[in-house]
Amino acid sequence: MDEKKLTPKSENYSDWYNQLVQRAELADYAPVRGCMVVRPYGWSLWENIQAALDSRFKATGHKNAAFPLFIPMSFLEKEKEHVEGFSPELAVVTIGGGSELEEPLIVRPTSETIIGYMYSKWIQSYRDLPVLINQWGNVVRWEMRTRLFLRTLEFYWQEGHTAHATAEEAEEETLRMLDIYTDFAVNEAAVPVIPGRKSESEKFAGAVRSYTIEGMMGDTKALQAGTSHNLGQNFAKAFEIQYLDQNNTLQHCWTTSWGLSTRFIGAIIMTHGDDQGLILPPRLAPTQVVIVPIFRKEEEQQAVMAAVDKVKAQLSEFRVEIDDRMEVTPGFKFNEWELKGVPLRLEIGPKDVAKNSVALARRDIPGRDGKSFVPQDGIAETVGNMLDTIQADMLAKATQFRDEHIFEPKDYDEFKEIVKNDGWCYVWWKPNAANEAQIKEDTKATLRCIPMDQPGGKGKCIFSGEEATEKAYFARAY
RNA sequence: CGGGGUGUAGCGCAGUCGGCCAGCGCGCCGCGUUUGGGACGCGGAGGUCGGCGGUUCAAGUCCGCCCACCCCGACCA
Repeated sequence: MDEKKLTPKSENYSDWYNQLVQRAELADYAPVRGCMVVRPYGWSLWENIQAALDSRFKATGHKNAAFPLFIPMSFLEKEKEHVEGFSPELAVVTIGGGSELEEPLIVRPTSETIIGYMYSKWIQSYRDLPVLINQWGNVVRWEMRTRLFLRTLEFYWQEGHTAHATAEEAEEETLRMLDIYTDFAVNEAAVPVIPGRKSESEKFAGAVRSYTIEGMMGDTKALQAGTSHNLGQNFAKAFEIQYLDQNNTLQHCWTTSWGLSTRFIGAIIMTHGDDQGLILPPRLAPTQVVIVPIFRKEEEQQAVMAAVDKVKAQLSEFRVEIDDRMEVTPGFKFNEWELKGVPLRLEIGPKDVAKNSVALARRDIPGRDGKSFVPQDGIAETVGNMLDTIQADMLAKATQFRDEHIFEPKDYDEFKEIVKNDGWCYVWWKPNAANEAQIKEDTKATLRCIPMDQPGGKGKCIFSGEEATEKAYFARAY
């Protein structure tokens, strides 16, 4: 096996993913099982994700804050479903400063409880509402099986927590944030996601309703890429988050929470990557354009580098890197930047100096087909247009792939076949937790979501045959 | 926690029946020639053979215990 090449996706998707993450220098394994180190290239991608989300949060009135990593154990126990959901995966601190603690502290698996506690202190009146706070941070969940980015013991994310005066407002907020996630995924990451509602058995521990954006990965498995929860009054009652309304009546608040994590990097990798490596959407790519100078002799070098500097100067609005390393050949650089998924490569050599041109190579279209030669004059506009085209084409390609792998089986036997080999099933569904569990046992597929966009009308439930009014997606998932 | 596997240079691996100085490829360092799709030559650096104990004149190699990691299952953003 050629050590220079990645394991092809078709041969072993899991190996392909693991090798890609490490060789593209996104992340590496930490000395603790299940933990990862996010390397500068991976973190830079995360920073661009953060910036895209953060501006959307701010634009809808949210403010950032920071809550502690440690939470008293007793806090978690105040909400019944919440504690049942998270207890098995808690990291617990029992010793501090060399002596046993009076009350164990948990390392936050999520912050509903400690934020709820604070909200109960901060909120007195309807005039204090709504409270719209987001936090960027890390959380710990002691998972059994881990994968880089997709499931690690510690991960980075944002968690928004809001409190409202009415159930309607809370639901509006929950859906507003789901829309923001959808907009971000589609328009920034070129990841076509399906927004929808989680079933009772798949919803967040402690939520009234959970919403999700579901993406299809390159192996057709589903990935939950972001979630938004309407918590009803569950946490408000557990933590006594109360306010006096206009009629001087004490009311419990209605709260929400919503999160998107470094897992999304896994979604980008598995939505767009190919056998050459990563393909990053231009809007999020740490480096949008790499310039590779090509020359043999010293006099060529001078002319080429002068042209490179001139071109680079015109591209100040983009994230551009010049790869002027002397110790590796251009061919090596091409492969390396393709591995790292840089959307656009500019080659400038003696021929380009002579013709006042540059060679453009699109990462999303490998080989000759993606290569073109353009004038150096007006290069900023050319590059800008090309990056927009790449962004749009990546979304179109991923959307097409997804749609080609969604099927509408006519009966449960066909459903089983599709879910095993081909992709997702889009079917009429009459809600029933036992039936859902049975499907999972039969096929390993779970109910990914009941999409917001419903066809209307009614049909026969794929499993029970009963009359159903909604359609749902089922798939194997990460 | 159950099943399977692997620990030898930074990475990937070989090491026969226990035997002298532990080896190969890639990478790394130096010099020179190269450079439009993963360059080549020459020289060099780099090892508690996962750990502890045992058998033996002699252990990377045989035995026992322990540890770590990976893959497959039960839990999950």
